[in-house]
Amino acid sequence: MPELPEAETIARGLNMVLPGRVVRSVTVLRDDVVDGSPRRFAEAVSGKRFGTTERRGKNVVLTFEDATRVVVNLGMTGRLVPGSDPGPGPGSTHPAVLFQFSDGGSLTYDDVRRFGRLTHLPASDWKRWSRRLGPEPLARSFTGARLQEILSRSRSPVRSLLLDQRKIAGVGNIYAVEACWFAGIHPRTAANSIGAGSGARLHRSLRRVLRRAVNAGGTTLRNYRAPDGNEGRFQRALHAYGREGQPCFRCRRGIERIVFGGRSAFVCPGCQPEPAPGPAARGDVP
DNA sequence: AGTGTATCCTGCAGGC
DNA sequence: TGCCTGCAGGATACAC
Repeated sequence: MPELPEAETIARGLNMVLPGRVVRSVTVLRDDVVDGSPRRFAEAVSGKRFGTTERRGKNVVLTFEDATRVVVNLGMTGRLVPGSDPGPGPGSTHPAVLFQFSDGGSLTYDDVRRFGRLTHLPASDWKRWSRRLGPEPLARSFTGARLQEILSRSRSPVRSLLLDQRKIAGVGNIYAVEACWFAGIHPRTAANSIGAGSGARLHRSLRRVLRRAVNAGGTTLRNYRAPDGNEGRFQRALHAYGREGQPCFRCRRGIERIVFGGRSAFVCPGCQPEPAPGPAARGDVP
């Protein structure tokens, strides 16, 4: 899926075409991508005029002029495709929700695997919804000290912590793995064992990777496309993710693929040494 | 508290 | 060509 940089690219792309346009009707083609009753979803959104589309974490937030919202979590394969005619937009192979505009155009939510979800939010629900997510890693307020504090509160592997949307919003597997490589931290390192120096490197690495990926329009490995149909360019800048067996750009040793927490991670055995085993648990045989 | 597993789905690549 | 397995930018619920 779309992680933060892809959601950001999508939101920016939609802001080129959506503001001011009016939804005439909504057709839910796949009930399971809509949170709650499809009929009520369609009724709630019909007649609304688009304001500015925003992003929160990995979510694209379609905001209407009356401050009601549709939060789009794109899952693994969700796409938002604007079209100049009422039918599903160009390149939409698995349309799931079709928003038709009063000017004849449209916006298609397309999702091959249908892991994505569209949630309608009354204006009064926004704050509560947003509060479930952790801080935005690219916000000015996300300082090294803030990250260090989050790290210190968890013993879980740092990659797992970075993926936890309640702790930090918007980081997915690609950028978590990349940030760990840049920081020289093994993704399995217990978060609370990361010291000030490594923590500061992780903070810089994470923000740098995310910023660069935003500037590159995101990472296209398979399905991801910006609203204009363009692919991202950050896949060419990946240093660890997906590079199993290829030489590390720093030390030339082969990148290894490991699996934990149910997901692949990619590590350089030279630059990202295995964490030392933790202290023996109570009751362990010495 | 943290972790492994299964679940929701489809498509694609690779092995035989 | 077909059939199988494993894998995928995510999130959640469950049992240990």
